[in-house]
Amino acid sequence: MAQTRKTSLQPRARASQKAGSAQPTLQDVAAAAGVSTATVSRCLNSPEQVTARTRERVLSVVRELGYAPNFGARALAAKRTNTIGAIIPTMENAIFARGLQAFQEELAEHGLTMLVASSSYRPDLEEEQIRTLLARGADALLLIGFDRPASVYAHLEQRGTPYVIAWSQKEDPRHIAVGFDNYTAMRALADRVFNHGHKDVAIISAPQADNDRARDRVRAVLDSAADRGLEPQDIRVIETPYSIENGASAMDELMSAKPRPTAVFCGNDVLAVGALGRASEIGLSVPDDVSVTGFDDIEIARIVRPALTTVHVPHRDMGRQAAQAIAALLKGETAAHGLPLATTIMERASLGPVPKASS
Amino acid sequence: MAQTRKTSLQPRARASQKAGSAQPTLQDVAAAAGVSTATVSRCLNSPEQVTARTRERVLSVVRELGYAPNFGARALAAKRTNTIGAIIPTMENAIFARGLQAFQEELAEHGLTMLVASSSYRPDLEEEQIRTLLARGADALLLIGFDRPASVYAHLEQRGTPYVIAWSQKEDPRHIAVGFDNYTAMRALADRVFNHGHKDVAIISAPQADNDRARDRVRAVLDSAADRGLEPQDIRVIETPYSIENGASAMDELMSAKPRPTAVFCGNDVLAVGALGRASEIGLSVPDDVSVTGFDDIEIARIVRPALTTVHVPHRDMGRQAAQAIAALLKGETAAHGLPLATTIMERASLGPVPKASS
DNA sequence: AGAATATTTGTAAGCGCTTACATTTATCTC
DNA sequence: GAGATAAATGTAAGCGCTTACAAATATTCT
Repeated sequence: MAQTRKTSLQPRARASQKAGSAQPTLQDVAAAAGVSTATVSRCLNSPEQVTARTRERVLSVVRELGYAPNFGARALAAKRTNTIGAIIPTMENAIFARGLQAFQEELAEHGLTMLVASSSYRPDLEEEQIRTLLARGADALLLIGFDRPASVYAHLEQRGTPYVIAWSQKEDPRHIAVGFDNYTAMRALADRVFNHGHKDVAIISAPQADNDRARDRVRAVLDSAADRGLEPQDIRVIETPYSIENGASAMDELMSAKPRPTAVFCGNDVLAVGALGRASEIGLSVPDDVSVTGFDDIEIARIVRPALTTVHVPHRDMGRQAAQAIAALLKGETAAHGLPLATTIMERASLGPVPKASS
Repeated sequence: MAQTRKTSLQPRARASQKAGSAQPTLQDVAAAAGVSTATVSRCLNSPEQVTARTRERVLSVVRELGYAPNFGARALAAKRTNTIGAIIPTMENAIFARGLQAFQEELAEHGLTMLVASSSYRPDLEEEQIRTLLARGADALLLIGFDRPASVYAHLEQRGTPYVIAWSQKEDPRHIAVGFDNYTAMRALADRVFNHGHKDVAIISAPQADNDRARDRVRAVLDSAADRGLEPQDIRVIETPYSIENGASAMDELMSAKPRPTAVFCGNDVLAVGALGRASEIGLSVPDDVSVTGFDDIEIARIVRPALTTVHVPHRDMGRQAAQAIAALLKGETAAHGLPLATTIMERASLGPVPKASS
């Protein structure tokens, strides 16, 4: 508190010519504190290398001048930005929001900042976003899912940029991933549905190209069906981008087929909510006429009526662990390939037995 | 295509010592193209200043080497980052997602990149995020709502950092804002509700402190009531952070009061959806026993049953216009204070007349 | 054609910070 | 307490880019 008031206002005018409006620089702080810029820098970046006495003096000047390091200069000199880029397929719904929030919170614990970009589920846009984030100096990246051109991985490899894949997990030693096994998760749900006796089922999936999560989920349903002696090729699969509206349209299409499926698997909760809504709009009761399932267990799944049977994904855990993996990678530790996270089936009202009147 | 292959691989090794892994620099490009770094820089930043011939040669080398400018260096030298910081209260639900997406898209049109941060509706966190974004070199900011400490505005002013306020609009010449008038919007909805004959109403609002949008919305309801000779002080206002769960709890509380309100205004759709769900859980029918309204018209409002009566906010327009305003500001144009955007009432099934059996 | 002007390109000085290395100062060791 | 060792601080060289300004080249005018 009782600081050297007099010196506190001089340095700014000295080093920066542009009158009062310019930000104070390291120089200014150094001059005001009577030390070298190196010492100030050390106070900020590795305080343990500086005597408590000088450190306190310097830091008080820092506060007094309202000094904040210039990001660009720091990045340039240190070749490090403490920034992690995250590229998610979409920000328009809640699918990734919760996980990302946790990711960010955990990054903050490690002194890292998150930069988000969204790819709109388009591989070309994702590649562009990766470039953008790297150009902005991202030290590492969070990517969703495995599917992307080999050239992208090669580029990352060649630059030596660490990355972590989330929302998916499989036996691929080439990448480090934090996620769950989409196949296993969906398989558990499919088994549950078939146990209810359903024989005519259909799938509303996101486009499977470039999306390993979507593919795994579809495959799980087909495999489960095959195991029960059903013909997988009889199962109708509609591919459509994730949106409530698209879920509704797909449902329309499915419900006008005959025999009408008695259960519809949706690639995620957003599609499922659309399907659910449309079913009621066209006078079908869920689950009395048709069962519907989702994937992700976002908030809305509990809210819709009937509540949605879905696969619960531990979003927050996933985000947090992804951040930890990145922090470890950045420290040079060879982050071990973790185990897949566990998902659980949330059986709610939208899943029921096969309708009696069914063909 | 038929480029000078031989020179293309040398420069990298020349200027950057760290073997092959380092990124090519402007130097490398300049050397390979046989021009000065200034010319390369101009090709990238103001191509019209360079002959078509040299420009093409340089750009082809850029492509060949896979050169990408270093963000830090550029920021440092140009004192400009082409980065806009956006601080939104939350990423956990869809309220801001759509507007932000449009904001980003429009920024991209102007060659600007968006950096998001979220404040969790906490003023202290917002202030911190502002600092962080500015330290990262944000050239301008997007802020939500007017309410924040004067010191924050002073700081922005003093730094000369342009900012635009969104999601709110009022007669305040000190700030430039792109948004709608929350009071007017909610007033229209309230008038509509009272026209249905409701006399006992209640409000579930976000905490009003530090949130001018929430305050305006509450005030609109109270004023509308007063205009009809109702006693505003009889109107119960529950304040609780925006979340489905909180909306549900608040509804519990309101529904156990007597006389029970016949209509509940919610500060946004998220609270309303919670309220709606809880109503049905405790055996009340909406709108036969109680009407419920929301605000924002996010996707979920159309999906829930009964569908939610709410105020439609032109999120995408708002995001787009905010981006345009910022681009204008950055060009030095004195972006005119635009007119407030129009909102519309979406009357859906959740609003009905006063129940007959009502007290 | 030659001077005057406009256009294109080059030169080089930083932008604000980090960090290897050199120097100074404090702390041990016997 | 002298010499050796460890800790704290200072010196200064960049990091990769932009941009005044200078120099070179092309264009126009009389």
